Amino acid sequence: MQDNIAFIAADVGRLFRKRFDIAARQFGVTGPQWRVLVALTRTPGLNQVALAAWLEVETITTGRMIDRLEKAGLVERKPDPADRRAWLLYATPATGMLMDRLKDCADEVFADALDGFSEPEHQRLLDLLGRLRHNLSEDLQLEGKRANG
Amino acid sequence: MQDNIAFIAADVGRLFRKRFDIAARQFGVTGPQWRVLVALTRTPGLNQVALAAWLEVETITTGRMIDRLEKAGLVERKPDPADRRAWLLYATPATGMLMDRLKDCADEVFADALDGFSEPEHQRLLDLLGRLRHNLSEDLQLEGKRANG
DNA sequence: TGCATTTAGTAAGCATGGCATGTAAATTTT
DNA sequence: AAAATTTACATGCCATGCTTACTAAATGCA
Repeated sequence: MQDNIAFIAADVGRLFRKRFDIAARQFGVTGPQWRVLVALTRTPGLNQVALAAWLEVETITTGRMIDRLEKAGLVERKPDPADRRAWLLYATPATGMLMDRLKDCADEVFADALDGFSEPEHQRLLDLLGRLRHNLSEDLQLEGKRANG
Repeated sequence: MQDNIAFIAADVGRLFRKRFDIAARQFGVTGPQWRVLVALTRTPGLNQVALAAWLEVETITTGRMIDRLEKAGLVERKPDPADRRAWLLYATPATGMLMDRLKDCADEVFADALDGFSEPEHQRLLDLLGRLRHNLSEDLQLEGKRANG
């Protein structure tokens, strides 16, 4: 159980999350909040549904994260003039510097993680992980229905 | 950001967790609870600190999971005769059948995930992921202090 | 126009995971 | 033996993420 693919992959994911979280918390945000800010910096004006799709979480999750980020002054909700149900989301100017410094932290984490990897090994890992992800993300509800055809 | 090692690894970890959670919930437990039951089936009589170390979470997390599992009748806390502070943890008989059936689900998930992988590829992935985990788990607090010696 | 459906967002409740802090018991030091 | 430290566990508070259920607005259809 300790040494199978699922365990190691979950572990690596957890360790990455932990690293990013440690880095982000130095600047007063959490790891997931950092991801939100990255998304909104790259694509200003997303609404909560689009943001949730980007992050691959439920809309209620982004809704509450935006609540906190708004309270912290890092994100602004503006009413969508074309749809009175929706909010358009923007990272505030205060976010800019933060993102630059967090980017440096991210680069450090990557360098750390890939210490001792040759570039071909890096590419091989990306390829194998990508295939694993592909296998796992298809037909999530068809448990064991991998028909033989 | 979408196609780097951290993102894909976190994604694969998340997808595995989701798969296991779907499987486990069919039998009335969550994914993490399943892990607890696996640990206690393999190593009966762990205390909460040892269990937390096995799962690599904080002791408070296992403590509260055991609260729920105890209430559900799947785990029993027995006082440690040698240490009045500690509880010895045991999976109840009700757990046995559950584990067998969940084991089958796990095997299905693995087969699904590794669809199309040759055995050498599987081993290569284990090797590369293992190295990644090793790099990430050492000196978690020495951010970027990978001294050159 | 009028009703049904879809969509955006929220609310409540639960589980997992963290941190800070506190308590009681065991161990070590003096 | 007494005091200091460590250890096992718990409580409280918070963030993330889920499901279910709801409101309100937009859209599709008749």
